[in-house]
Amino acid sequence: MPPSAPRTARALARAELTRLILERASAQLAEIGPAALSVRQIARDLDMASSAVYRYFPSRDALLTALLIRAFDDLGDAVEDGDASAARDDHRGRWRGLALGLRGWAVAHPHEYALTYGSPVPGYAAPQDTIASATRVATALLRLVADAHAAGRTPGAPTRPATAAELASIAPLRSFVTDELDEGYAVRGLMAWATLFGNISLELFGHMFRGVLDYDAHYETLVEQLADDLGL
Amino acid sequence: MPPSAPRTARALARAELTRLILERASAQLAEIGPAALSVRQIARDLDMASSAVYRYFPSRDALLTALLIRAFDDLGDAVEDGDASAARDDHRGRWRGLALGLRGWAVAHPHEYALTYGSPVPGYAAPQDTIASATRVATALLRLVADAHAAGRTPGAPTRPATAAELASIAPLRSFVTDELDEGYAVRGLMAWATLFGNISLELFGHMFRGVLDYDAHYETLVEQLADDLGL
DNA sequence: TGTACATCAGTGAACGCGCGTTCACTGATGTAC
DNA sequence: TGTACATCAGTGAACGCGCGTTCACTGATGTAC
Repeated sequence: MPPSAPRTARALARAELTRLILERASAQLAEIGPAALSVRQIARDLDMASSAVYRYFPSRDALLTALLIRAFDDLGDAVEDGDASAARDDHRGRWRGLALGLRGWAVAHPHEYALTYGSPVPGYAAPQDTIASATRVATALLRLVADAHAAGRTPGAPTRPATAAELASIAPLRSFVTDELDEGYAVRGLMAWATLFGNISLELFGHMFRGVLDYDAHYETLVEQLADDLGL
Repeated sequence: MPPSAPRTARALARAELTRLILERASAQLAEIGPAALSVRQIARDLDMASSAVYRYFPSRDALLTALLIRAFDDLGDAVEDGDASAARDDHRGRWRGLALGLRGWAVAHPHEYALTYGSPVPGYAAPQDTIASATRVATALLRLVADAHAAGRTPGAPTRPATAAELASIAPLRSFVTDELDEGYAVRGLMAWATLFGNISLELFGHMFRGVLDYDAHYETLVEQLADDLGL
């Protein structure tokens, strides 16, 4: 019996109610947004006194933090699964999996996407605990381009040499997953990162309305074009 | 005397108070976000009864709409001014002006940026009146690539032929500013559009923290690289 | 195995607060003659 | 130019609502002997 598994009836009930509270909170997020997330409404949904929720989460902000971490981890899983769906040396396949995993999750969970990659919730500052989960997408992408470079690949689109200012700027990032990530890959990787998120945000937040008709087809185009640019 | 200019004391006072209300609303937007925008607080700030605000804006949503349109128009001005700061046939100069105008405005007005390009405000649906203002950035960019193509330029990075699905998808967009915008420019233009907004959103919403150190330098790199890719 | 005590979940009332919007009314400004 | 009437800005009270959080308390569950 794993030591962390709940044993007593109390522990079981606690785990279950924690789950239910988060589930209702998540549903509320979708209906009324993070700023209007209401402890009292969650309690009402679950037929309990509003004060009872405080046995599970010490404050509304703690609940928001839990939602935020769960969203980042869900997305991290989706992206890492996509990356892992192709052979380790099939860099283009991994890129496709990663990129499609990203948008697939975002489209399936638009409110969680808005919570994580949309405007910050006013008056709420995400605590340190969220960082590890928040960086999983960027890490997967960096690892992929590092692998591609290690396998002898180079960007497929002409890449200009980075300025001294830019080199200093992206230094921490270049040494994050490998000794010193190739300069061209670092720049093109960051561009691809911004392009994917930019496209998804513009799509989900309503800025492509009537300009682009088929969001799936357009994302597909973007992903393939970026794969070319990255030389995958 | 222009017929639309206010003449009477009443009309003058009305214009001035409308301005003051919007100014306070904008300040609140920055402090507490769009979801918490409060008619009563605005009234308190201006030392008037909360009911008086309803003489100027029929509802809280109407106030939000006015803020939204103003933000889109401010941004539209910034981008068009940037575009116009270079000679009409200096496509690279125009691109730089446009791109720097975009980020310059966003960094100077982060909350207006969040309102326009961040997560939608829950329970608020932007009315038709916002569309004309909302599309100015995309229009400026489309016009620029159309001009570049008309001057005989082509994308500087290899561009794959668009699939049939993508061609159908972006058809309305290609015929928006010219007869039929070059296919490669349409795709690369949309990519550049997503890359700029993606980079700005990731920067302003806190996702580059400790990964990229110098946001100015990094944006500069992106802009130049995209100019190359667009063959400007 | 049974008992005594400690822990914990859940309650319901309360505190103190804020919100958007309506409405009948007063008094100032504008306009038509 | 002066008067009568219409328009409009602004008031203050009210309606009906919701919120996060605290606190003393009850009763069930868990644990040590």
